[in-house]
Amino acid sequence: MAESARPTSRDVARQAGVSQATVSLVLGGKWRGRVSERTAEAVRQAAGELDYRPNLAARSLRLGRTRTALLVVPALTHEYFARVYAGAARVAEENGFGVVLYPSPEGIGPARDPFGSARAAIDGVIASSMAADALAGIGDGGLPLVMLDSGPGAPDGPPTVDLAVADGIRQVVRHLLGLGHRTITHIASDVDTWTFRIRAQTVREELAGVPGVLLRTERCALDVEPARQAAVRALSAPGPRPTALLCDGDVLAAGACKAARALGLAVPHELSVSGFDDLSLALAVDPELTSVRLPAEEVGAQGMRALLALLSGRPVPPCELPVTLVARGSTAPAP
Amino acid sequence: MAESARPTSRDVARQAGVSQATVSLVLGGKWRGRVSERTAEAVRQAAGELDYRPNLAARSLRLGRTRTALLVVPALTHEYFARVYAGAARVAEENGFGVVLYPSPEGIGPARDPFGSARAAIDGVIASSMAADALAGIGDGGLPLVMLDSGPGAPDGPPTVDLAVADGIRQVVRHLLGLGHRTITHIASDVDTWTFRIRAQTVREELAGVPGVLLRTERCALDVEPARQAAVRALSAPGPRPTALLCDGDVLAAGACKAARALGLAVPHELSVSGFDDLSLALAVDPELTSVRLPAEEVGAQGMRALLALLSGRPVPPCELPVTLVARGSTAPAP
DNA sequence: CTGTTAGCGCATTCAT
DNA sequence: ATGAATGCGCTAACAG
Repeated sequence: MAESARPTSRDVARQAGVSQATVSLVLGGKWRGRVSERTAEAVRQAAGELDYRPNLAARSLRLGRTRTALLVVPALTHEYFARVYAGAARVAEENGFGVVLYPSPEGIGPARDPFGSARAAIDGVIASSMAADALAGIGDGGLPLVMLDSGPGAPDGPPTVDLAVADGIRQVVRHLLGLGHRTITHIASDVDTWTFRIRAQTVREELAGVPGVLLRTERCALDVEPARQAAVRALSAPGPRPTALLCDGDVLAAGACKAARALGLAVPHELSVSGFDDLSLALAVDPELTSVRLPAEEVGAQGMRALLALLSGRPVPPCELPVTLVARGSTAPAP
Repeated sequence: MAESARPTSRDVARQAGVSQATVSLVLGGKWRGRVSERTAEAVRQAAGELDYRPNLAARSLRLGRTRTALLVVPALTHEYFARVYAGAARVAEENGFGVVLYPSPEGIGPARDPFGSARAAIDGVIASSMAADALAGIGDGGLPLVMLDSGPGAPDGPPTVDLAVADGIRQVVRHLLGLGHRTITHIASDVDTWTFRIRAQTVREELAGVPGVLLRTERCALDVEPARQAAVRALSAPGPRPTALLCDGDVLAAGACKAARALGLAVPHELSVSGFDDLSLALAVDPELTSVRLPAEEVGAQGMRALLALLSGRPVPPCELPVTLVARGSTAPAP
């Protein structure tokens, strides 16, 4: 029963009693007025009977394109990037494309050699949350490139898909101000990328004109334990104790909550804590985190759309996706 | 400045003053005693100067193999699977292989058509945590297959890489018994796969002979909110209230902790809660979760090794990886 | 030791 | 409307 070898277009041609070229035409979908309807139908039936699938290697070789995009992410174990991938993969599939992942070992640093690692041949690259200069190697390679969440680029640079993080921070700050908080510490990521620089900058700007505000900053790595330590520093620093910790991510907020509890401070009544990203973690901790929801899937989807446009030579307008504050139990009126 | 077209092995050959076949031999690493050291060096230098990279489509077409594996996972947004991927990708890269992901849209159900979707051509498949019969289509396709975390298969079936989940559960149960707990509710996943069936079975078995034990079970979906509801049911059920909730995963444990707090029960002093998986979530919640650490990366790595062995015709012994209980703050002596 | 040759499966151009 | 011929870039068998 085993027809062990995979059928080729020649096998289909033989079965349908036509030439291989005709098979290619019909299955390629471009036979209008070139092949008779009857012949086309015969070809399709033969292909179905043999369970024919075109050999992608051969197709790629012939076409010089692979219909595959490379998605470069700092770390797949972060839910945000997994969701970006999901969005990109969805749009890719809708367009007959594939996506292969390249989890950059250098984190957000220069991506050394995506091609040695992601072994598939690639038509283009989508880079998520990388430092602006981290992709020189790729840009030089002449590969079409789209950058996600890396800030508005030069008009003649690669297309970008950004999140309105500044607006998100603004919403958080106003939320905290509205609750009466005036002594606020920003628990900031120590990662030097656009998304975090703009957050710090926006916090400063929004708080600058407000009377009676005391803003301080603690930086730490993007993990629970460093955040806990940063929060301990923030809460035991000399001067008035902050009534709110504005964190650059839900993971940091979780660490901050641990610190608060260890110091005997009740969240939210004695200390408000806000997150960012709105990962599933925001609902897993208690109290649930006030956070900013990022449309991660949509970032991936728009990134893939931008790349597809780029590949077809269509113009690619820059794109900024809105984000929304989700107020939950970790923030409350200042004591 | 733009040498727009990518250099081919012919370009390298011309530059080095040798034939294309020689280039192939040298760069393919199999020239021992077939090409002189001087020639080989010239080829390597020419390749370096031109920044030559072999065309993978052509190589695949010629070889009939793609050096690419497909990893089928239920959901990439779960940290466990992201880590399995990381492990598999690492071993793959060490062996010049690539990994493409197929996040099965049907969750753990039958994987309909991995090949239409994952567009790369594939040498073999690694399936993680799928129902045993969910891969009939792949098995029939005659593709080499390795199954992860799906229980010991038939001796003549596909190779398997399993976790010692039964042992993990045993460790949890003994930990709870050692703390004096006798009224225990198992917050169980409602997903019908080997890994969860064996957990439920092991809980029953381990508790069966112990005098004075009252075991109950609440099933729920693998998410925080369903788990919270299940825990509420468990804690407000008629009869003696459980002093410990043994959860099938950290996510469920997080939900259980929320329920406890809402009901005014302090974790761990009035209620112990144990998790499973030891995700980063276990350290993000407060108190930190007693959990069972799963070597997820190692599962992926061993899975890839098994597939590589399978592809080279080497025998593949079944493999079971040990797991370890990590006792933390969410469990304490029974009140 | 090295070069020549053939062919992987497909899309395409040119005849018919 | 269809078939024959070509070549994408590579590796492997064989010739020198």
